Amino acid sequence: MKSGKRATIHDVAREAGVSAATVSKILNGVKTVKQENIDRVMAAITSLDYRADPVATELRHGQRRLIAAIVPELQSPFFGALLSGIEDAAEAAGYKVMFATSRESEDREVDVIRRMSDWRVAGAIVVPVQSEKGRGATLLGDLGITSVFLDRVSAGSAFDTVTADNFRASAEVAEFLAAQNHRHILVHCATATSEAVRLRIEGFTSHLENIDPAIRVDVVLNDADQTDKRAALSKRWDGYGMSDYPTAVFSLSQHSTLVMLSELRRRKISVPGQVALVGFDDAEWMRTTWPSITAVAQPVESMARQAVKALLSRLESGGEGYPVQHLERCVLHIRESTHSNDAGRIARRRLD
Amino acid sequence: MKSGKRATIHDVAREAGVSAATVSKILNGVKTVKQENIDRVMAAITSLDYRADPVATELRHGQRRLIAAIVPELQSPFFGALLSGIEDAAEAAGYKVMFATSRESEDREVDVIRRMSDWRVAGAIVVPVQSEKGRGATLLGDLGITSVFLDRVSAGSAFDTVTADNFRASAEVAEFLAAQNHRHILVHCATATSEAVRLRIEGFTSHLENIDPAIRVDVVLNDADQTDKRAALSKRWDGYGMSDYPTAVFSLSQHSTLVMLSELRRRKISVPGQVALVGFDDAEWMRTTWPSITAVAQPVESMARQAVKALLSRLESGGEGYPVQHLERCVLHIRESTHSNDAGRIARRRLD
DNA sequence: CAGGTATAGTAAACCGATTTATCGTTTGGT
DNA sequence: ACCAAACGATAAATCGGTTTACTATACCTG
Repeated sequence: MKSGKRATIHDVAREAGVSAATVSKILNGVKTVKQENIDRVMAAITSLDYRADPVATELRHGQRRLIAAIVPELQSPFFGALLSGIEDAAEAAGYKVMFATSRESEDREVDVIRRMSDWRVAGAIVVPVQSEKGRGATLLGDLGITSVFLDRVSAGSAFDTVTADNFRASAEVAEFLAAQNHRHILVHCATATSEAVRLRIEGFTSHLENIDPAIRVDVVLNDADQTDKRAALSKRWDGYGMSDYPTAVFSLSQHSTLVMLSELRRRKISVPGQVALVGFDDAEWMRTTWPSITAVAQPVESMARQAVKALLSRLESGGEGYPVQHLERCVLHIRESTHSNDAGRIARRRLD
Repeated sequence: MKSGKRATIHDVAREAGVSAATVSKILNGVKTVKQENIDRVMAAITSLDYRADPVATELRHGQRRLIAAIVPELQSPFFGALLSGIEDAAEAAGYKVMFATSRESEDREVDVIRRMSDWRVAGAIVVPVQSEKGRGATLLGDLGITSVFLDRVSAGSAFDTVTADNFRASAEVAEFLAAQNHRHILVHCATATSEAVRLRIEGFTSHLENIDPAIRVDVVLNDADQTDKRAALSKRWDGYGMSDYPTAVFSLSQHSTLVMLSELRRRKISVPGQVALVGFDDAEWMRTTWPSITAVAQPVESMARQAVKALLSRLESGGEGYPVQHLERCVLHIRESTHSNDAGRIARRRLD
């Protein structure tokens, strides 16, 4: 087995005293083969430790069992988990995943798409740098590559898309905080205002409006070009007098949650004593830190599964049919940062 | 260009009025071709938007420009960054990376190695589930796949390996804490005691011993089977009387740092006021949280680069030569959790 | 000008599989 | 006993490139 070259299908055929075509038929489950030959071929396969070369196989088949997965980066656990989930689901369907990172650059995105296209991938799952309307998407369309867009998508797409249900999840946060009698809530986002962030704000405010229009909501957005993420936030806190402190904070991204926590600790505002905190996008450290942070967890696993499923079903259907927008439901993990002890609740009521 | 089928080298040859062999020569930079033909072929290539199919190319070449990258998981930023770095370096050398996750299972590791071997990859870069002496390593040896092991390795390997210099980094932490006049330091690890963790302890304690044998070091290890990671740690804190509190803590993994922070906050021990904190393994949240955490950053980028470099050079040399163990130097990021203001320093001195 | 050497190009084999077309051998029906 | 259908196996074509071996000119050189 350690002999330099690996056995080919012809070696197996020779060993078993049949033709390569027969071996191929056996491996692909064609039934018109004598049992005796099956046995001899199987014996030859194990004795030579033969395994088919996917490269040769894929060359012969026009359509290849390869899926391209393109993500902006892999430093963040979110995209890593996504890629891992795609691998899992694709593997279950007998596909191999080829990945590439676009490094948040549209130029590079176009580049890697072209390379994936060279490999004649069956389809692509893309977390776009911009959205499913950027240059990458156009190229995928031109190349005729069946694609599904993930996570960073805007409305009214020509492609199948899969995202977390940002709107609904934020509405649930609104519901939860309203039920805890919060009457003044600060919403904060330190990262760029993407479509997802817009939906989170929209879902939160519109649902609160329904519940009780009197609840006050302040929104602080930091633009992308702002160097000090903390500046705008800090200024807002300075603006509050003793009587109109918010009693709850909803931070719209993982990074925002960190910035907010930092600011709260600096100001010695206790969580959850004086302010309840809910973050969008869960992370491991939020479970372990003290207080542990209540957060909306994006359903990474099911997003990945859904993306692969959508891609495969479109591949089967020959790409026909209207594009489908999938929304995967998030889960709100309630932890210590929103534990409303009686003291806190009374204190908050006094402030109203 | 949107026409169903893609152009092949034969289409280009026909369009340019030459043979496929000539086109191939031009693409591979063989010089014995008339300029006129080069021009016509180039024109045909752009007009047909031709790009070579790597699958066909790799089939013909025995050796394939593919590198297998196998990591235990992708949820953690560390392995994600590693994979990303490998992609980068491999791409620069004209190789494509095929990845797989072993999901911390040796069974699966063996499985994905076998699949990578099917693709006849040129070599493999592996972060092993166990170490470079597990079943996966054995299989790679049997299959004759040139391999480099990354991160989780033990001493005296038969393979090339690349790791962070755990020993040296910990010695530097010792140096740093000793210079701050700490005389009693608690070392804590909440995760399984791997070779890396052993080296971190060894590097720390042996260097402290050199500096001043009188400095007291307490080590708390939580075994893997221990369900409540906090129990052993908490018990240790309970054991300290007013007079023998440690003034500094060195936590040996990212998870340990979280557990430790959680415990410190619970006990209302202020950082860095009463206790200085240094963590092994940096994370984004450590920069942003308050206080920001002093931590040892592993050189992910250079580890990835080095792994690819080592693999490629062994591929070129035909696999000959003794295995090389590479140690990549870590960086200590000094942040607020070890800011020794005068008050703190005086308080600590009194405790001695 | 014969003979040797570059130069430029192509036909055909090849990589390792799958698939098609074909062929010999049974089997079955009448 | 004859012909058709079914069965089982294989040679050869194919996928899209690369490489080898060979040919035909053009270019020197003595």
